[in-house]
Amino acid sequence: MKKNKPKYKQIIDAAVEVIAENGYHSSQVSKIAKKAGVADGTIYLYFKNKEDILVSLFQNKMGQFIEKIEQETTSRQNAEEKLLTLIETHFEQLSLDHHLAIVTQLELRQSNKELRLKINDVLKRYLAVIDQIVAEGVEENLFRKQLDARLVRQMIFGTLDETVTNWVMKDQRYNLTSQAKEVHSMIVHGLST
Amino acid sequence: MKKNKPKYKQIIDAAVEVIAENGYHSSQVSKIAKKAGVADGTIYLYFKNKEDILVSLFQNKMGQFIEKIEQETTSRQNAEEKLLTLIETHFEQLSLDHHLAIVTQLELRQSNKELRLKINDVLKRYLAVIDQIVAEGVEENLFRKQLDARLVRQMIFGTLDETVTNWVMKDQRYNLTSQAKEVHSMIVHGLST
Amino acid sequence: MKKNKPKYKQIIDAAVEVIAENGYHSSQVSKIAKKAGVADGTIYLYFKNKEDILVSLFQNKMGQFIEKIEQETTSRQNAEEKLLTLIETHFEQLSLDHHLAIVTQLELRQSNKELRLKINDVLKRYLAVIDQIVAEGVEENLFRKQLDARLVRQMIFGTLDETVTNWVMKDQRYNLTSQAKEVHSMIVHGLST
Amino acid sequence: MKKNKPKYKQIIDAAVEVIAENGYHSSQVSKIAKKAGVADGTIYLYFKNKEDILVSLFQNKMGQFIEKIEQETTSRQNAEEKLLTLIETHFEQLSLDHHLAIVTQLELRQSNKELRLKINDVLKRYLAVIDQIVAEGVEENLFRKQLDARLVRQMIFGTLDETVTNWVMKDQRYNLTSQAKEVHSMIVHGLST
DNA sequence: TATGAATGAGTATTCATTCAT
DNA sequence: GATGAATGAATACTCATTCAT
Repeated sequence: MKKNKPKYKQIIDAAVEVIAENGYHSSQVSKIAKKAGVADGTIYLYFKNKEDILVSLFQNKMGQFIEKIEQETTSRQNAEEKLLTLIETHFEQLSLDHHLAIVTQLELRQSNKELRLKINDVLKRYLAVIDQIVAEGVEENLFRKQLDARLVRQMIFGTLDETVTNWVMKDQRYNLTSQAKEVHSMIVHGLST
Repeated sequence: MKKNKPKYKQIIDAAVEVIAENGYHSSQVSKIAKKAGVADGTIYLYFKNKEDILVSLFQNKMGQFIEKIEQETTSRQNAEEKLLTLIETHFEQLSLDHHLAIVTQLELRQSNKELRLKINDVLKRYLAVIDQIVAEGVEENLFRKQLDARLVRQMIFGTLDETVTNWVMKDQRYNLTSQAKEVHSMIVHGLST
Repeated sequence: MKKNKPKYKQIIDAAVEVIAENGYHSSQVSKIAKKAGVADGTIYLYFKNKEDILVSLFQNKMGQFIEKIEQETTSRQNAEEKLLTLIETHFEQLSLDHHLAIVTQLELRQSNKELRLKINDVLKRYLAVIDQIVAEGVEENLFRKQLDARLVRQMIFGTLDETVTNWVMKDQRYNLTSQAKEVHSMIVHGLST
Repeated sequence: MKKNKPKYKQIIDAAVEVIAENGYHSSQVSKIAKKAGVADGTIYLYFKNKEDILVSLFQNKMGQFIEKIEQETTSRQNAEEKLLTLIETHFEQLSLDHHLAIVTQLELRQSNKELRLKINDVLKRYLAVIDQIVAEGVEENLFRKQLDARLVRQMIFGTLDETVTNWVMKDQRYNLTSQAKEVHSMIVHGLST
């Protein structure tokens, strides 16, 4: 399995760095190879083409990202706490990896529609977690019954995403994680019975 | 003033059409020129370069978009109604111009960071309208005092933007405007005292 | 009509020179452009791609080649003289353009099967001239009736082609045209009643 | 002697198959190695480089081809019969090995000039057989004295080669061997006293 | 103003060959 | 002898922009 070989991870990590530092359109394959410490041709032993590096990067990093959120939230008692944990974990993880934050919030969005569709596939797992928490909240009688699942999902994800993007565009100059509580408060109010 | 000459508008309208139909990366200057019925070189009499077409396009279209929202909202009595009007007008306008919706929600986001910063500048006027309504809501004692203006702005804009993007990505197959009321409800709940 | 613009011919002539001097596989588009005195991109205003340069080259040069042979042969009185004229004109023309001889006999044969099929199309006009002369020879009772047209065509073209190729491979060190008479003699004998 | 080890022949046979099936330019060393059932690197224990595979292939297969022709022709009584046998054996052998026919008539000609010069070396043995038969024909007073040996050789080889190439390009759809008699007739006529 | 022919910089990918095991 | 992972050189084509007319 190629994904477990050390060079696979080396190349993905190099890609994150190179893209964060140079921007999507100035990230040539040769630059990524150099940063990864391999020959240009070696890239193609592990990835089908340049786009495959980006998709794999997103799947790999986002996979870990979502897994962490799944882990943290399941241990909580109720929907309200779970939602807070989700927001905090979301913010925390991106705060801890500045390069990744730049890549996911800014650079990867410059990719073409096709790549963005693949990225959306990966995000579905995240949206499922949100749906699950909201459903629990409804059962716990914390949230209103009549909520439209899609709209709720869009509000939560849209708010978090916009918040992180603004923070990245302001060069990550303020503390993102500390905003989790207030974002949580607004969302819970918005959904409450 | 070049902006009032007919070819200026011709070129911008051609750009919207071409980008909506072909996607950002397949929208060459020559294609836009052809659709606009002018020679390639003529483009450069009206715009500094290709990026300038896109920025101008966004300024022009978004200017009208925001103006309309300003007009509609000022005539309303209170913050709650103004917010509903803002959401409805936002959704309505993009529903009425499918090409523009594709361009603003999907294609223009593939531009580089620099262009996106300029786009953000244009959006400031829109965010100012949101801020103003929220401030009124606080004064009217409808919304909580301690709200962080930036976070509120991000929640509102993030939610609307995510909602519209999802609708565009689903090929605009359902009615967007009819979702305004529920989105409004969630946001107002989220901010209420 | 692009084919009549001066740059079209410039590029084709440059291609013949570059290919004759460097060989098919070392004839980069940029080298041809440089020799033609135009920018790389200009090539693509006149030709669809690299292969199109080669096909056009062959069509253009071979077109003239065959036309000349058609002209010279029609003025002759009988099949025997026509055949001699054909052979002489064939040899003469390639003797007069050493670069073209190298390109048609050696370099262009390295192209892929697809290109070679297109080249064969061009040759059909030449083979038709041969067929016509042979048919006349049969009518004049100079040649045997039972001859298989295809085999005759293959003998004549095969002999001429092999003769020219050998002369080119021997670096054109001897006089090709002076061999026309003897080749003619062998062929006429071969077909005679 | 490497040439007698089993892998040597394995690789050459694999090369013929791969080239016949995929064409010269799609016949990568790794594909040949796979078909031969050896590792890529193993190829280089038996051949100096890729070109060496092709030259060896031609030497090996053509060696057998010419040997067979030498055997068959020597047993015949006179030049006329020998020439017929040569033509028949030439056609027969290529008819019996369709892959080899494709490789020698079409694919190997796409190689560069250098390789073709080496291929010509191998052919000298074949041309010597032709020369010998023609000389015998002259002695037997069957053929004219004044014939130029090189031109005769070119006529015979050119005719046979063109005939086989046409048959291969027509996808070997008709019987090649049955054309031997008429080809023979034309050539003998062409050389006769 | 308007034209459109000409420019030329910039880059992903393949594949013959090597060499440590 | 045998392997196969790693190497890295080499090149056609696009398209934003210019400028002579």
